[in-house]
Amino acid sequence: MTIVSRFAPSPTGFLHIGGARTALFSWLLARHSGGKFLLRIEDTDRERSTQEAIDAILDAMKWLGLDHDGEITYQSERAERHNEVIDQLVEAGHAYYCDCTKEQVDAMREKARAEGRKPKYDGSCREKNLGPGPDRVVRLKAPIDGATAYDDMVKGPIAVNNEEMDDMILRRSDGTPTYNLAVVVDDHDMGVNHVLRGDDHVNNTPRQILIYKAMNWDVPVFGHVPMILGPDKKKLSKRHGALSVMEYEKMGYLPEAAVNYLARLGWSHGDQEIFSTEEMVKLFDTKNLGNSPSVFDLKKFEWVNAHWIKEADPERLADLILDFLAREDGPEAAENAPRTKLLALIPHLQPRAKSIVEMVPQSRPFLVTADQLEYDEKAATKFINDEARPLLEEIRAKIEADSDFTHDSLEAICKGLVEEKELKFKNLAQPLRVAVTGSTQSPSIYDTMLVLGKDETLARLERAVKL
RNA sequence: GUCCCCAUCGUCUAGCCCGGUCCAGGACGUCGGCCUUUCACGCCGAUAACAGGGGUUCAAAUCCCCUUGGGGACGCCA
Repeated sequence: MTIVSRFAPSPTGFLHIGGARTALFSWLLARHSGGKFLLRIEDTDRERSTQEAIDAILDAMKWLGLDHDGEITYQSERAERHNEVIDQLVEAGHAYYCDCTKEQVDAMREKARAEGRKPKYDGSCREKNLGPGPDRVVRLKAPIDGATAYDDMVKGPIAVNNEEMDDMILRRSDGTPTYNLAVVVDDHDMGVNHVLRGDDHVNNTPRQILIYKAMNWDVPVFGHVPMILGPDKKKLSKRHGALSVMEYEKMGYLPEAAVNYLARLGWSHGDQEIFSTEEMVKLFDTKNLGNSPSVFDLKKFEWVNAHWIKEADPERLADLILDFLAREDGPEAAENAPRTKLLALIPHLQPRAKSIVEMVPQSRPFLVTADQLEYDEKAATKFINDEARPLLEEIRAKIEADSDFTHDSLEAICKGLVEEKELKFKNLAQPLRVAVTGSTQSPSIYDTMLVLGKDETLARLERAVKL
């Protein structure tokens, strides 16, 4: 059987980390088996659904690389088909009209609860054989006894006694289909045979199975992934720090890192921590999905991100750094930045960066000219002092005279000077570092000068001694 | 209240299905050390968990029951 899975977000906000992970697992499930991954937008709640939210979700999925097959299904466009199915159900005797008022139903629920039972509609209209009419809803004629069971891909066997479930409404009194009905019809029509979704739908599953059975349709395989918790162990929500996945892009995370980290949150493959997306596709198996909720740990996410930054192609990192630079310093800063120099620098930055945003201040000194360089005040006062100035002047002269300007020649110059003056290396290296970068932190001093180039290094030394 | 789900280091998890190889393994974090021209990286080491109680068994993290704790659901929302 070809696996067909889907992701079905309702467009009422951005795609947050929890939704992204559900989408990822569904995508992985399909891609692993060479099946199809479909996308359906559940926009039947006209009040809350927005085009902006749809775009935001699509953008986030694109960023993560979760491509879907075929056209996007919009649930709101399918009301006619939903109603057609409801009519079939009524005709077949699996559903019936009900004219109980909301107040009456509330009273029934109240009563049931008072008696210590699960609140539910009592089925008054089940056998009334009512026809369509104003203010009437259509309810499913659910089995009264027996149980509805299924084997959850992540939780294992789950069974619910049918008496726990009430005759749920399929069509509202205003003629619109309800969620549970719409989901079943859409999944069936789309050919979806594997449904992987959030934990909060476990209770809906037996109800939906009842609809499949009433229609005599094949029941898909279901799986419910546990939710993601905040550091306080509370469910991640907008109020509780659930950020849009795109916020992580803004914080300088790489999509492959996000995918890697998200996958490890609830899924495992032995002791392995680092997975490329291709590797995950190859190894993914719902058997290894965890069944307890997990806490989102930004520290570990950072570590994963640091790993993928080390692996990333410098050309791509250069583009990203320039994007961030443009955002922070304005477009002209990025346009004027010497890309070649940045490319030479990036391999030295990769081992020391946890995010792209961190790489921006580390790059900046290399992207401006000597006269634009900003010196960190503390660093300058501490290291560019009366002792350092003559040293820097001497170094400047030696570098000027050095026609090679290589790692080896620079090392020879510095080591020679250290020996000659009987200095500790850092008493030379730190002033030099501050002089050429404006900061106490940079890659190796030789690499730093090499990336800057001879002219720029000399210009900065000249400027530094006058500080 | 009723039903459903969950429970291994601070965190993510392996192990649990098919009991012994687990006085519980890996990773993040934290702490210490090494490396070192700064910041990092890297390397080495340490820290720390089977929620509790009963069974079953020669033997239980693993199987069964109960308790506790957490979460979810109970809508003419999705």
